[in-house]
Amino acid sequence: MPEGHVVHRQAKEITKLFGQQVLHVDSPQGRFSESAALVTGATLTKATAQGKHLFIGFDNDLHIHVHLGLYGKWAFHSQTPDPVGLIRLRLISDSMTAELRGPNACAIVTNSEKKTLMAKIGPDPIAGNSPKKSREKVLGSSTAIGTLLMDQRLFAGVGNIYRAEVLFRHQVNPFLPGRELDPSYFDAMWEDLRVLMKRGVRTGRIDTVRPEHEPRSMKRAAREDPHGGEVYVYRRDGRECYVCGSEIQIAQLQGRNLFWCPKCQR
DNA sequence: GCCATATGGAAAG
DNA sequence: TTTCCCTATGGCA
Repeated sequence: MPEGHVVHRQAKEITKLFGQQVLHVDSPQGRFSESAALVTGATLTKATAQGKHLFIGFDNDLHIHVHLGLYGKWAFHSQTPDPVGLIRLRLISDSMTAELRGPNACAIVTNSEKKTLMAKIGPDPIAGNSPKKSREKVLGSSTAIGTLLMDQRLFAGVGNIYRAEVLFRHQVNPFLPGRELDPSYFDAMWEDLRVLMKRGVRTGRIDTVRPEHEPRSMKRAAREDPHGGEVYVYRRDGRECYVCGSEIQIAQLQGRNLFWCPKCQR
């Protein structure tokens, strides 16, 4: 259940563990068997990420396109365990096995199909893409900034946690229409996402709380809600804001939980 | 065992 | 805006 930082991390991991190796690819669950046959025996060249999309490239010009969605997970083993549960896809080298469960998307694509998919994904702060077009669209939009931040054509890789946290860190109300956002705030939030998400690639966690705001109880709080990291507002509804003490609010926005501090983000 | 929930997104209505 | 898909897990009976 990742945001973009996790997918970038996994791309690096897969390249490191399986790059330049001839792989056995299969599908214990069966749903990817025919596709697996197209790349099994081929050499994995490189895995790359754009936003939350992962592309695993092979030397026969085919790629496995993976999107984890809400439930998807990779697991890595130094042996090949007997399959447990529903494993859509396995990558097996001489020394390593990767297992993929529950992906939203898992399909073989050609070079041109990959290109088409890539064109639909917006600029990714981690990839260092220019936010110029996103900036124009956001600053001209009547849609709430909290909704725009989840739009993968505008902010590829940003998910529900980074959305909530970057809005808090810049004291922006999630319901503010994009066109009412001061342009300097767009720039600051993009830069902040770039820094936070790149840190997330290194650490595998989402940590957004500035040192001066860390309460003594934070380590305990992070343990109680182990989504991986220390955050200001994500899933902290009903609890006290670390900055002002107000009760963190929760609401549904486009079917997703949105968290914010009513006082800090007015 | 059953139910709710989850860092997502496409398709249907 | 709602429904549906994909899977595992934790809380509760």
